[in-house]
Amino acid sequence: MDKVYNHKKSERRIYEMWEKSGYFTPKIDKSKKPFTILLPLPNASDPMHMGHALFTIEDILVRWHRMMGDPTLWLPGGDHAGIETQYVFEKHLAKEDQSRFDFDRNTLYKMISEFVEKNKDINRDQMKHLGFSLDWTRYHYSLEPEIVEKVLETFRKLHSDGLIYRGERLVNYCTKCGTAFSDLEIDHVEETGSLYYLNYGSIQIATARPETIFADVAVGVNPTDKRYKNIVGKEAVIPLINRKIPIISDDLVKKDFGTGALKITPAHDPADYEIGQKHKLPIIRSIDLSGRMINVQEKYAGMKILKAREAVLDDLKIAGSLVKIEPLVHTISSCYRCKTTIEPMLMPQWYVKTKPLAEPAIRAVKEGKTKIVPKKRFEKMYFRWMENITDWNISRQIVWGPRIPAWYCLDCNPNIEITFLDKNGGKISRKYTELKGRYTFAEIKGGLQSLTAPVESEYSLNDKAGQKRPDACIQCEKCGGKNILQETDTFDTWFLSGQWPVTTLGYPDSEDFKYFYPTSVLDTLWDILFFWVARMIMFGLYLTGNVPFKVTHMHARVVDEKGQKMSKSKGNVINPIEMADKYGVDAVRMTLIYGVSQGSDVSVSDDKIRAMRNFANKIWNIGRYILGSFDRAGYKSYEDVPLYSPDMEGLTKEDKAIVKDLKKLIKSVTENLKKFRFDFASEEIYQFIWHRFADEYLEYSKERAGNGDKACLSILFHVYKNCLKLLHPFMPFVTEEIWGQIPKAEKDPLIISKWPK
RNA sequence: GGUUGAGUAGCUCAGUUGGUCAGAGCACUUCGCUUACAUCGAAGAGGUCACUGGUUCGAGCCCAGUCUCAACCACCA
Repeated sequence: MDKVYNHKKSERRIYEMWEKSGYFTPKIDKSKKPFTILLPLPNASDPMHMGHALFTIEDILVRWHRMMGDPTLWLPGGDHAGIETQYVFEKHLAKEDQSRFDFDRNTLYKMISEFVEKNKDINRDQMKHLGFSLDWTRYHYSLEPEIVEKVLETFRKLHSDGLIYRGERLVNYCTKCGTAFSDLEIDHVEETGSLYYLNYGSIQIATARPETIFADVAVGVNPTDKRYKNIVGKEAVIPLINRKIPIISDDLVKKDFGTGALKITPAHDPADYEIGQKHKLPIIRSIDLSGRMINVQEKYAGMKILKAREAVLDDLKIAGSLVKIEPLVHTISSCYRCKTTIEPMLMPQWYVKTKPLAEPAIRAVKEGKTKIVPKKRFEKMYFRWMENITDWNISRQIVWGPRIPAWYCLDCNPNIEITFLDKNGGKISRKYTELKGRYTFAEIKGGLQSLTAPVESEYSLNDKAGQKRPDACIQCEKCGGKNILQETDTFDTWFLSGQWPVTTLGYPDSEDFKYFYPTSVLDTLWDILFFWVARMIMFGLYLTGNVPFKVTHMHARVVDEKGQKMSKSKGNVINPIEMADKYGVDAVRMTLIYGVSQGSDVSVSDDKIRAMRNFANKIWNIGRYILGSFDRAGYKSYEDVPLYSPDMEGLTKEDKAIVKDLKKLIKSVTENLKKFRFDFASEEIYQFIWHRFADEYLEYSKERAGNGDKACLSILFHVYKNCLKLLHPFMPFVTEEIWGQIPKAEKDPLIISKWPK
């Protein structure tokens, strides 16, 4: 044995041994209860970060249960990660001076698909590197045809249950990503902007967005506001364009903000939209989907929002309509991907009615069918969100993902707007009525980028019996026409991943599904409690009537040594793979567990990883000492030293004491694992091995072991082997390596050895 | 604005139902290369447990208030 533990010599070889031996693949045994964990799908094309390394928690549970003899399945998968992947891919395109608009959607899809395929293995290799005992024979990727077909089936089921509808309302739109988002995908950031006081003829208003004055349709005041009592019903005048608009009253207008008078811009503000609906006000747009000004005077047309704001302000100043400017601290919405300010946009989207799905999901947690751990904090979060849930916008205007399986007949819906590249690569964007006759249908379809169907458009879901293939919808049932295009909106990624427990296990007929569903534990960072966990519970109940997992364990966020969130821009990112290369996988894993209490942040530093590396080395050297004593005494095989038994001869009171302490340790570690207290479990093992066993007992044993005392040696082996077992889920490599080197009666590798009692 | 959590040694944090609870790791000081390990060992220094009151025989631990920080939720123009 080397003087120090060299992780590089062991890790790869040992992982291959485990995997090749099939230890990660459980045998379905109906007489036993399985233990199952779904790996939270990592983005298939994204390398791992420290957050992913926290899957260690799952590996600990899985290894522990495997050692207890449960048929144990840890199910891996990869996510296509719609927006995220397309966003990353577009950055690559930008480097080559290209953009998504240069390609038709089929070509773009193929390019992204190839990009993902190229990167898919990196992620998987890294998880193997970290020792995760996932059943790779059951790996699934979220865009596999069988998975996608099940997701589409769910959509059709929701639709026939009346839970899917198209709606036109203000949505969160990112002009850079070119897509709408659900409410969850929006960050709210505080910003100091300005509040501009403007003269609107007979009344003065205050606004933060002077560039939207062209889209104003009214000025609102609070009905109880005495200042404006006599002016309601009269007219205000938009400066610069001198358009007259009515002055109305509405409760939503706050008296004490600004002047108490609100300019109402239904097309570009959610609250204004609501007021507009209530008062049946018209809707005028002044910003288009690319974030540029439209329906405005020539001089502003095509300007980006911020530039337009400057220009408008200059002109307002000149016109004498700008009264004053105050600083304003407010929160604005920003795109969680690219940080661009979100523009509320009026557009048709596909929605899921979520209330009927949420109710059973609330009940399931209240009744304890799914337990959330730690309970106190996260159950509150869960209930709060679920009880106030709003309908879920599941359509995204991106290419990367399965298209919503709805088909429009162009002849029946001639007002559909179509954007496509003609045969010369020129971009055309027009209503179908204007394209008809000038372009062949084949040309439009071949170069198709996107379409926008008015909210009242008729569509076919092609869900008639026997028509399983989505592309089978080639003829309009109503007019018999064949100019049919599929919806170009794709599904929100979470619509797919929310069904993961069901789809990956092969619902409804597979053996796996029947045996492993519902799964035992779902472990994840709390930041996707709503995105993912809540959706899985809703879908699981909706589709199968049963929760997808019995326990939801929320783990913490990884931060740096100062407690700061890791980010590239701060330059404080610690890469788990690099650290694993430097100090060994076991050290990295232990760092993420040791001393980290439930739900609190995990602070990671080079120092801490090094300390855990030292612990791995300590374990290694205890092995060297015991083996050395064994050899020096001239023993050759495990049969030369009797196995420990309580009534063996020559036991001293120190021997008995450490055996007793070991028993206590085993009991306590097992209890703590049951309670998800990995911090306690790991600390107990650490303390016992280093301070109780090494510092005390080993020092005490030196004289006796040196003389070849069999009782003493059998105690050393007994305690040591049990320590290796207890530690194996946490530090699998060093323990397995030593296990292979010490003399013992058990033939099996440590990974499938029996958990001590 | 609402909600939740956190403030304990220089740093990162434990302290699970109030009574060896003042702790761990790192960092620090002194000594030690004793044939498992210097990726080590022995010894040691270091905290009015955010602040103020209260409950109690007894409070980091319970209650009230204050201050500071963090996260989540939210349509304040």
